[in-house]
Amino acid sequence: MAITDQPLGKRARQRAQTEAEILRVAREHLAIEGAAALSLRAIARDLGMVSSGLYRYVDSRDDLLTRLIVDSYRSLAAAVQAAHDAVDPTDLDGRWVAIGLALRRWALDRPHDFALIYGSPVPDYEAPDESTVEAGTQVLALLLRLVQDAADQHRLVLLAPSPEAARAVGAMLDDPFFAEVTIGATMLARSLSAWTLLLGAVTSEVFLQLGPVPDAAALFGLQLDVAGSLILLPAQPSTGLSTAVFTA
Amino acid sequence: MAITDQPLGKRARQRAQTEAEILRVAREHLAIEGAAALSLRAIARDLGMVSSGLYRYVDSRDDLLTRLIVDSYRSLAAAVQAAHDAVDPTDLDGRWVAIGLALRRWALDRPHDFALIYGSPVPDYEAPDESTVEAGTQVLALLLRLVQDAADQHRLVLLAPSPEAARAVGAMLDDPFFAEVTIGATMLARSLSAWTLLLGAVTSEVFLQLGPVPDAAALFGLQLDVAGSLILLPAQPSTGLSTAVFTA
DNA sequence: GCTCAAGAGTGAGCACCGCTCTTGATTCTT
DNA sequence: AAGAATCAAGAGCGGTGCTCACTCTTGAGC
Repeated sequence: MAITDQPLGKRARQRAQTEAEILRVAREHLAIEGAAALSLRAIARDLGMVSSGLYRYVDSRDDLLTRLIVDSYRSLAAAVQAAHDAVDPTDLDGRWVAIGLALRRWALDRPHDFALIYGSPVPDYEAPDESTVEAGTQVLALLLRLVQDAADQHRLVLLAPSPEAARAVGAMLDDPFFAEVTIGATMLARSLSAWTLLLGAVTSEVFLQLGPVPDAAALFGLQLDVAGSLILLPAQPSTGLSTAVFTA
Repeated sequence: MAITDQPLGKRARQRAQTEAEILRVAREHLAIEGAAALSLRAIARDLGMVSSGLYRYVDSRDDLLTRLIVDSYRSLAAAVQAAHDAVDPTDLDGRWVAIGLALRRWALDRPHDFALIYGSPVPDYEAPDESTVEAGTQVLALLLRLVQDAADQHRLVLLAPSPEAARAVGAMLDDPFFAEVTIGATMLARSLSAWTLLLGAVTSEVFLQLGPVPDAAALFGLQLDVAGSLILLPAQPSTGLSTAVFTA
């Protein structure tokens, strides 16, 4: 059993440095052209070596992407954690807002990294604005109409999730992942929804295909509010959306 | 001014048929291997022609993807519309549920098409389960902790979105897209949040990287409920989440 | 009916890609 | 000093999108 962190030999040090440089250049390319265009040959060119040499350090293109993804996850987690920790722990609203804003900021600053993590499909393709958004907003329009009907019938308050659904999620709490969580099933459910809503809001801003959004930042702030409303009681009485609805 | 839908000549008919076949084969490949692996050469091979011949019908690979996307949008809109229309128009909850379930069903049946529309980034890469999900769930864990803190302080009810945010969204209503919408800014805001939450719930189920989810369907049902609660008043008194929270 | 331009399909070729394998040089270990 | 491990290079395979010159066919206008 050797002492593992011996003074590294020349070889090992060189290797570590090359490995780091590969990741650095890869990240550069990623930031500029996106993951779809990430090419091992191009990276090798930038490093002044031949493409086959890269395979001493990287198993495959997918392997390289994996490392970049893990890296991005860490970067995101760190950024959000830092923003969160900078807030007075008793200021719950402030903490929620800090998390949301940090996530958004991080995503907007590195859309490709965000896409690497939370996106999924086609290379770096961007949908043209003509017929696609028209068809894409159709369901939204349908939803708006439904809402309008609801408004006509004065049925605009909060519906409680069905007991069945809440019960089903209770089973999730048995998972080891939630071992230390002591909140109940209902609050877990609301937390997941808040997380989904937050992530969805950021995603839609990063890959805007939501329709006409004149003020994306304001819209995000609103989504952040709504998402926060799923898990936080207001510190002081408010005249915002939920209150207005409940007094109607 | 020629009558445009003259009896098509043999040539035009042949062309239309070839065009349709290209799309058909492309859709097949897309369903099997995903958008990243979609290759014009492979499509040409399947069609028994040489790859360069495809360029008589398609400007480029991206052009083909565009057509597939538009197609997918239409297919999705049609499926959802159909499910929605099959419900009694006065049953608002039923309509909301129908929309949500139809969207989910469509997405789960054609994950690649869904990804084509609502996804974004890296080819068809799938993140390994080791360190990535650990880092990926870190923010969620942070959120859960915040919620726990909130529970400790008995602050678990709905926060109203800030008046500023609601006001900002009011500006959106000036956009031509919302010309026929007569609902107010606050309800529009809630509608958008509901839409975001619905889409996020489907996305997370299709590209599951959410952590341990023993019963995805139940979780979706819950998200659907929460999202619906943003826009619908319950038809009858309920003992679900929101109610429980408000009586606490 | 003939002509002739437009359309459809071919095949070669360019520049790129991921990835493998052999070969020779360098370094580390024993 | 000898042997083992590592590294970089180069050639090469099969694949990609896309272009271009080239035939052959077809159909519309005179």
